[in-house]
Amino acid sequence: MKTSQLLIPTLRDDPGEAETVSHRLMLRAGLIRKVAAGIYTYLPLGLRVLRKIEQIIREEMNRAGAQELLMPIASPAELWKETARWDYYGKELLRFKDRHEREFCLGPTHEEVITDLFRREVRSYRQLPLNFYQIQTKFRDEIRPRFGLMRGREFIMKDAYSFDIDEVGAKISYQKMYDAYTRIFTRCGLTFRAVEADTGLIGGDVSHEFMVLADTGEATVAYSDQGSYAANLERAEVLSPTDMDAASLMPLTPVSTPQRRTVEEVTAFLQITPRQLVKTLLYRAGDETVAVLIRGDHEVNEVKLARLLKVTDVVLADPETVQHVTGAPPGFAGPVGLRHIRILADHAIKGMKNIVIGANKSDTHYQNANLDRDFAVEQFADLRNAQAGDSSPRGPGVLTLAKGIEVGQVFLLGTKYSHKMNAAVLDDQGKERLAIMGCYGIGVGRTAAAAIEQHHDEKGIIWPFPIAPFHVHLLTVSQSQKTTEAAARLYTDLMDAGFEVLWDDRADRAGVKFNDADLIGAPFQIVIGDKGLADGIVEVKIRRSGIKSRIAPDDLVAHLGKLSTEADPSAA
RNA sequence: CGGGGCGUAGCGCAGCCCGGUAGCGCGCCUGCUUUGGGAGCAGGAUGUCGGAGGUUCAAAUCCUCUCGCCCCGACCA
Repeated sequence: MKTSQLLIPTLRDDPGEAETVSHRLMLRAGLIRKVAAGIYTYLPLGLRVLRKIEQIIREEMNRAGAQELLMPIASPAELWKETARWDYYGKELLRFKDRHEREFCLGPTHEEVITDLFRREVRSYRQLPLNFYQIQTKFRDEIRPRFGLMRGREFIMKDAYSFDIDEVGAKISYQKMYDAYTRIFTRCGLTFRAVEADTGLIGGDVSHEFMVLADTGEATVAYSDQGSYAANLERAEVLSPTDMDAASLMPLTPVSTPQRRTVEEVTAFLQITPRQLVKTLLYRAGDETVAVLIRGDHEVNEVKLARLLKVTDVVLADPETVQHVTGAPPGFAGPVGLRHIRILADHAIKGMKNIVIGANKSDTHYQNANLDRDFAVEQFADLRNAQAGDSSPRGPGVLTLAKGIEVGQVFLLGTKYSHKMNAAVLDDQGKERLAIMGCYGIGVGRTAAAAIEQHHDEKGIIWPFPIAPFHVHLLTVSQSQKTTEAAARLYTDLMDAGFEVLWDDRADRAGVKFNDADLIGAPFQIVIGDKGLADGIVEVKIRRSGIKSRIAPDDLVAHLGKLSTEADPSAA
């Protein structure tokens, strides 16, 4: 295509609204424009990238035996009430009424709709396994959309749903999707890692997230430096420590700690390290308030805590509750003499002796508090975030932490939805059996954003070949008839050879074109001008390396064919 | 929802404290020159100063309310 016929509104300045690299570059390179918070128009260039990613997804999903269909964006409340998610999903579910006052929502995901289809249309185990997928616009009314396509409210998602007659089959379906995802993100040119993930509210037993490693990621990944273990920090297990502090017990002593509330303040005041202090945090879990003991240098993992308490979420108690329960303002809570609420503790507390802890009295802590002698713990559990240097919970090595962008997630759902919606088929005994389900999502726009996060420089985007909006950016740096004719010939030849070519045929100066080309990030740039043609050559620049070579126009197609094979081995 | 910040031309911003009828750079349009890393000269167009109300002779500027947006947090299948 010719630049003169495409809307590619590149920006010279960084837009004020964008902070992260991918958001900034998507706006600057003319890929997207914002319509409202978290809602974007995909401009021609941006849409081409999304279509490339979608095509890779289609090929791999089809290869894995999934079949494409398309469900509606609007779905009726009744389906959501069947699974109780109409109430459960909260404000993220955008609801509305039609002219007949019937309730609808915009689909944030499609378990209900697909399960409804399945129960209506599928009768026999002989039809299984089945895997349906779609690539479609989703709407989630996020509390805080951010970073452009990274976390939008309206976004394009590939979602797939598998149905099997038994657990064994479901695991095979799951593994197929896991493998397909690995191929998809590899083909997209991403450096990623599949990590064990929390199943959250969607439920189920097993889940993996596909994380693109990038500093701007919102998630934290913990992985073994030697073994294969990798997990979302929300999920990463921490082994129970085996070592016990051998010190002899010292007498419990109150100590005045005026205005010292935080770990930093108390440890500095008492000249101790955070490892000798135990934080007592009060959490609200449903109707209950619980106390959680955690070592001073550790952080509570609220996902683990919620799972232990069998609630959907926990929230730190407000100061009034703390005052009411402990008799002291926040900053001085402790387990000694704490009545009427459950006291839970992280495993690390078990081995500690002579600890510093709040005294449930304003401006006071205890020194030398000891488990059993001074306070009791109802239950010990893994309640903290893993830290760098912790032993890998499975396999060799110690954990390292890194930031990641979640581009995909796979879930083994079990019968969570088929049970509530009674999606069953007859088995080989003629007996009804609930389908065992799995669900599998990929954020298409987020994948594009993640690719930019991993592939850019100070000049702009450096697209991996398979998802580039164009393979070749043809730049004419002279308006002469000679150059224009030579460019027109190459333009046709390259397209005939199967390349997607963007010809910058604008009358602008060379510098403008070079800068836009670097910004837009096609893998290869071809510069045609009178100077080069006089020498019988055109210039080929590889965007990623910046390496330029002088090639005779007749050799160009073959030369680029070689370069592109190197750039995308999977396409061969 | 809590904290911080911003809404002035298509984009990036100044002006606001101290009220006097709106400006800079880029972009855009016209002409001439120029044309291999964001050209030069000349001329030109573009604003409900986010919105509403108030104070005032006079409001982009002061006051009140409100809407939108960004960042941090909380939240996030």
